[in-house]
Amino acid sequence: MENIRLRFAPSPTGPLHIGGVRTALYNYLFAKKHNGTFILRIEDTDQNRNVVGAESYIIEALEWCGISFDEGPHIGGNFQPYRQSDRKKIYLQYAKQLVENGFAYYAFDTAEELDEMRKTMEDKGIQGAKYNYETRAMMKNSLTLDPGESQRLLTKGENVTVRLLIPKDEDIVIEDLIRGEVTFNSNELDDKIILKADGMPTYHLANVVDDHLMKISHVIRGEEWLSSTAHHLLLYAFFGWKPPFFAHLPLILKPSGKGKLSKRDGAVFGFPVFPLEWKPENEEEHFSGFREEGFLPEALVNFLAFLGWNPGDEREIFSLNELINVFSIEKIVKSGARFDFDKAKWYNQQYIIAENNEKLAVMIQPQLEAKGMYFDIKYIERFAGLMKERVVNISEFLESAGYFFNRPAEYDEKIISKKYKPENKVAFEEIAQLLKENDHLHMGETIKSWISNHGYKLGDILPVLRLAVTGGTQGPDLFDMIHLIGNQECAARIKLFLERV
RNA sequence: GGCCCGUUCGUCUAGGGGUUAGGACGCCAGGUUUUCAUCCUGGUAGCAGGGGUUCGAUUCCCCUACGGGCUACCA
Repeated sequence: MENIRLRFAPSPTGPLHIGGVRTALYNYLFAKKHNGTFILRIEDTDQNRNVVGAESYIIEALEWCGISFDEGPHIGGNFQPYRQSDRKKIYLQYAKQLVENGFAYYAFDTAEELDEMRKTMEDKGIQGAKYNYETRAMMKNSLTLDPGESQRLLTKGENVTVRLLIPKDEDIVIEDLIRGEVTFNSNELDDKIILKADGMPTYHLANVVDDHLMKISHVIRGEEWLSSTAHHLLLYAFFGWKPPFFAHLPLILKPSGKGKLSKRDGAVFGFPVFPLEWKPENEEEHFSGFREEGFLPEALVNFLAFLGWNPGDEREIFSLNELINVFSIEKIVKSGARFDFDKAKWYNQQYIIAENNEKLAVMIQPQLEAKGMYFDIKYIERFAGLMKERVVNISEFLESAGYFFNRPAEYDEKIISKKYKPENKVAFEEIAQLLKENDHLHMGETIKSWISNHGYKLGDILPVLRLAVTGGTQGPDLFDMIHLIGNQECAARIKLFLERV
């Protein structure tokens, strides 16, 4: 196989959502699997939609996911520049070449004139009329105008666009790596604008020119591009270039199944749709991210990889490197996949359980410090070890077990009335005393035998002890917890409990 | 409306002319646990419908239905 070069080509119109992350991931996996090169290209040809901070967000978000580039605007490379707005001249040159060779033409129609044409056609019973072989003759372009007038408008420079001249009655066959042969008839294609009035190319021109110039071997992109691939193939043919291989990915759908997942769905369905939070200074829009919701990037990546692809066996947990090893385009599913947040949470839980305590502690510590609490990292590590089987995301460590860092502020009333018998008060006082005076690894055994030796039932004492220490009824093994929190502190908590109850 | 793509448990999917249609998430039940969680065991539930082809279709073909995408001087 020749050189494998893949690109991820987002437009910086806002934060990258997880559909984009998955596209980037598949491109990355395929590139790495074949020892290829992975390129970032910024498609910022729409001046009006560019958003400050979006480009760096994209890079940062993918970096967090473990996806890095070999070439791109942020790191350079042999095919610079990697930002399409910096390549304006190149596109102009190729657009001109197309016109000179008769594959494209100048069009001077205004937006109003375009609307008018569509309306006229609609009156004739043709819905959604296109600028094509049927209508181009009635429009203002270098095909219909006499050369002098064309030249005049061109020089005047107002409303000048370049349109592709789509040939008639041609079948265009896309050899899609995922879908097989997909055929479009050229009569269904419109004379797409390839160079806009502002001198910028549209996606179609820029994409084809850059993919060729940057020697891209495989284009893996969302299914929304399948229809326009016919135009792209025509462009390759007009230039006399060999097209890359195409693979069109199924879309990630809303949990409801109605439509593709979009930015707003996070708020609607109650889960993040962005890897990182998006909080631009001058915008009201604020979106939380998977990272802020306590997700591990490895879990997000694993989950995303399996949304529309699977290795064919029954294993579900794969690291990024393992994914690289087993990834193949043939195994990509053809149909759209609904976003399933429950599955995402399950993945995260699996990764948290498997993560070592040291790394977990490093993630938990800043959250503690944000609350003004400073604890020894070793303490946090042991805390993480005790709690990691009981949480599904990083934030839950503190949410569900703050009692490792603070005395309980209140006690679960229900359990008090159900489990606490005032006549047992003496027992708790004695246990507190026992804790005060002893400190060894087998406190659990000591206390348990004390309880039974004094005629109490474990079920009457232990739950209340837990209540005194944590304020609640859930959590790690009672004595593991006491051991970590400390015997003295726990004795104090028992006394406090006895006073308050 | 037109063109294109798709359709296996609620969800993500494996499979593929003859299978008890497999796994995972979720859910339910049981076990373990002082509790919760983890873990283990079991259970629930599926080939959209109709025609063909065939000895036999969930699998191949056609139609319908449904879902999705595109249909901009947005990508």
